[in-house]
This record gives sequence, C-alpha cells and structure tokens, in this order.
Amino acid sequence: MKSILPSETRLLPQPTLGDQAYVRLSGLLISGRIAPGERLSIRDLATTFEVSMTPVREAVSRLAATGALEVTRNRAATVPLMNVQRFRDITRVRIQIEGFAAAEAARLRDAATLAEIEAAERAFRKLQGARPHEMAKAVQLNQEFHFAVYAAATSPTLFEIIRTLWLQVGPILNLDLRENPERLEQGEAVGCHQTAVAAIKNGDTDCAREAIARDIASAAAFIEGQGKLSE
Amino acid sequence: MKSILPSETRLLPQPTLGDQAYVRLSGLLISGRIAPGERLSIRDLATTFEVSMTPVREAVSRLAATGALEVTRNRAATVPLMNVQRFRDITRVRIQIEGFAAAEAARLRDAATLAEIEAAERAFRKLQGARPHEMAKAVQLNQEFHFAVYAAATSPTLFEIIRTLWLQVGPILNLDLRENPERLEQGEAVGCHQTAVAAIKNGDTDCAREAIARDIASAAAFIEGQGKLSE
DNA sequence: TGTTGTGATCTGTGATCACAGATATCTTGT
DNA sequence: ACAAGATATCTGTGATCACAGATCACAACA
Repeated sequence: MKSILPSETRLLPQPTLGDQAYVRLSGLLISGRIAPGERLSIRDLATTFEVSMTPVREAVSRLAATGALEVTRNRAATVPLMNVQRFRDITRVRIQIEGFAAAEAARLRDAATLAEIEAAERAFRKLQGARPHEMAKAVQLNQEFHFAVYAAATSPTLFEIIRTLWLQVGPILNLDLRENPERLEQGEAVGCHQTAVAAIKNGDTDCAREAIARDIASAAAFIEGQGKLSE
Repeated sequence: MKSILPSETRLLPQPTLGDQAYVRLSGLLISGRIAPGERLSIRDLATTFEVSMTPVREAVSRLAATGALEVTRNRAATVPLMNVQRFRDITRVRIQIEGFAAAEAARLRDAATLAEIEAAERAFRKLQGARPHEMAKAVQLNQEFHFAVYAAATSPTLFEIIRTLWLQVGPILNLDLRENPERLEQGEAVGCHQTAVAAIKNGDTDCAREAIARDIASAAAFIEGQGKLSE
C-alpha cells in the first residue's frame, strides 16, 4: 500500500507537531470529511489536535501554498469552493498528467509494482456493490489503486504533483461519492481499472493512458451531473 | 508582463509579512542567487528582511511544502542539492507538462495574449549576444517569455504546477546560465522561441509542444554537460 | 417591521521567550 | 602534533502574548 503523504513525513525520525498537524488535516481534506466552503479556525484546530496554534499555522500555510486551503483576506482559512470552471480546469490537467503517469507506469513497470497494482485493483473490485457504510473504505481503496499506478511511474516529481491535485479535488470527489454509492455499482470505475491493469501488464502505454483518462472523465461527469458545484 | 507569483500575493490588499518574505525568498531562489546546498538560517533571514522569525518561518514552510527548500533532520533549511537523477526526473516532467501548456496556448490563443508572447520573444531576442553583466536580465526575460506562453493556456492549475517546477529547477538553471553566457550566443533558445511563437500563431499545437520541449531539453543537456550537478 | 450603528467576540498575524538538540570551538590529555 | 572531550553557541520548534481588523449580535431608531 502506497501512502500519498509526502516522503519527508514518512522519513523523519521525529515528525514535528507541524508535520503531524499537516498529516491530520490532509487526511480530513482528502477523505472529504471537511466540506468545501467550510471555515477552519486555527484556534479550534489547535484545541482539537491538542497542540498550540503554531504547528497548526504551519500546516495551514503549507496546505494553502498548494491550493488545498484558501486564506481569505483576514478571516479564517476555508476549504476552497469548487465552481464548475475550476473543476473543469483541474479535471483537464488531471487527465493529462495522470494519463501520462499511467503511460509511464506501463512503460516502466516491473514485476513487483505490477503485483501491487493488481492487488490494489482486486481489493477495490471486491467492494463493488458495497453497502453505504462501506463507502469510506471504497474511497480509500480507489485512492490506493490510483496511487499504486502513479508510483509505478517512478517519478517523485510527478507523484508529488498528482498528490497536490488530489488534495484539491479530494473534498469534492469523496464527499460526493460517499453520498452517492450507486455510482460504484455501475461498475464504470472497476471497468476502467481492469483495462488499465491489463494495459500496464502488456506495456501498452496509450491504452493505459486512455483507461485512466476515462476513469477520471467519467467520475468528473458524474460529479458535474450532481449539480453540487458552486455557482 | 506576467508575474510568476501566485495570484493571492497579487490580489491581497495588504500582503502579510509572511507573503512578502515568501516573495523575496522565491526571487532569490528562482534567480539562482542562492546556490544549491546552501544553508539558510531562519534567524539570519529574519534580520536580513527586518522582520521576526515568524513570517520567515511561514515562507520557508511554504517553500519546503513545494520542494523548493528542504528541511534537514534538525538543522537549518537548505536549498535542495540537485543530483543528475532528480534533474532528469524534473526535466522529463517539465517537457511533458510545459509542452502540454504550449499546445494549449496554441489551441486557445487570442490576439491579446499572442501580442504579449510576441513582445516577450522580441525582448529576449534583443539580448542575444549580451554582455555577461546583462545575463541576469536575460534570465529574467527568458522566464517572462515562457510564462507568457504558459499564461496563454488559461489554466490556473497548470500555471501553478509549472511555477512550482521552475522554483525547484531555478537555482540550477539560472546559476549555471549566468556563469556561461556563451550558451545564449549559440541562439538555440532564440530559435526555439521563434518556432514556438510561429506555431502558436498558426494554432499548430504539436509544433508548439515540440518547440518548447526542444528548448527545455537543450538547456537541460547543456546543464548536464557542465557537470556541476552533485553526485 | 426593517435598517443601522455599536460594542463584544473571534479571527489571523507577528513578536518574543523557553527549550532541547545539533554544531562548532576550545581546551586538555597523550 | 593530534585526537578526544567539555563547553559555548547556534539551530529549529513550539507556546504564549499583544494587537488590529473582521464579523456577529443586539439594541435603538425610523
């Protein structure tokens, strides 16, 4: 299982409180536990995390630097609202970049990473038709499959860029997916994943890119159809 | 002229001291004024910028979050050393992403942005064969040309990703370019730029992508040839 | 009833202090 | 002369405080 957290937080012997706050906040964001538009008070987070404001401030500023949070002119940090325009922009870039990562994964794959990808795919497929209360698990497994593929591209730079993108769309993607478990039952995601795995195994770069692109595009289309985006 | 600074710093009525410190530090990094491996003391920067440690800490943590700085285990922040492996990784990703941005610029161009791009190209071309002491200006104009193109892709997401990449590769690129003004005289960069401008004007997406990719690749090859990368 | 003004409260920002660990410098031993 | 240990200095980290601006709640007026 691949973690989507930055390598530094994994490697540091003693993660600072700032790192820990960053990890916890990232988790809340990427799993859609904090809704877009919601205001986060540094003081409240500090009391929740049982640390002082300082580490939380560092975590917030790091997340704001990558666009995962927004600091309004002089009032609390907020989870950025996702309007249709911004959502389409990010989706367009995601298709290009994550598609490239999938193609690189197909080009550079080896036995070990391929095994990890296949395991992640199987785990996700098992949850097809899952009960609503298992959606959180499905969200996590979907994420793990995607990042297993992206890790196979063996490019720290690319991986970090994709992680940043997911941090931005996570709130929308997962919030909506949890409220609409029926999308998973249609098997669109599972089908794309299986196609991608086969393509990576065969070293078919174009097919791998297409499969991931279709997965992203169909999920995005579903989200847009829900009409929950602002403006 | 397009600024490569994040939009928030431009829009904020009263940029905070943290923002100002971020801008100043970014400038030092992207212009190659701070050499890779160099250690930055938060306290020293604070006295230099005539502020307290707090805003500098925020700036450093923001830059560290995007990989432009590195925080060692428990000692001063450093400009990340650029070894060959990392340099090639970033270059591979840059060719893909900045190439895509150039293609999008060719697809979506309009009269106003095209005029900006052409102006930036002319300004850079004028400095061909510049004297060594003008290299700083050449570095800046090259940067402005590239970001004029990337701005024409009209994708804030893409623009921010590219800005982050430049922040990482800037120290090496510009440090080396300033010490080797002869590369500019060969006209490789100018040629690529002119090809790119023509392609964008004609709406030839593939040609625009190729031109930018060649520009990046040839500059990277030159840097690697200098043998100044670590390890 | 609707609007406006005014004070209370909450916000992020920035400065300062205490602290522990790493590093550098000097001293002491052989 | 050189290595080893002790001390002094410098480092980032985190907590706390002061402050100004934004927001909210409520009351007074129209």
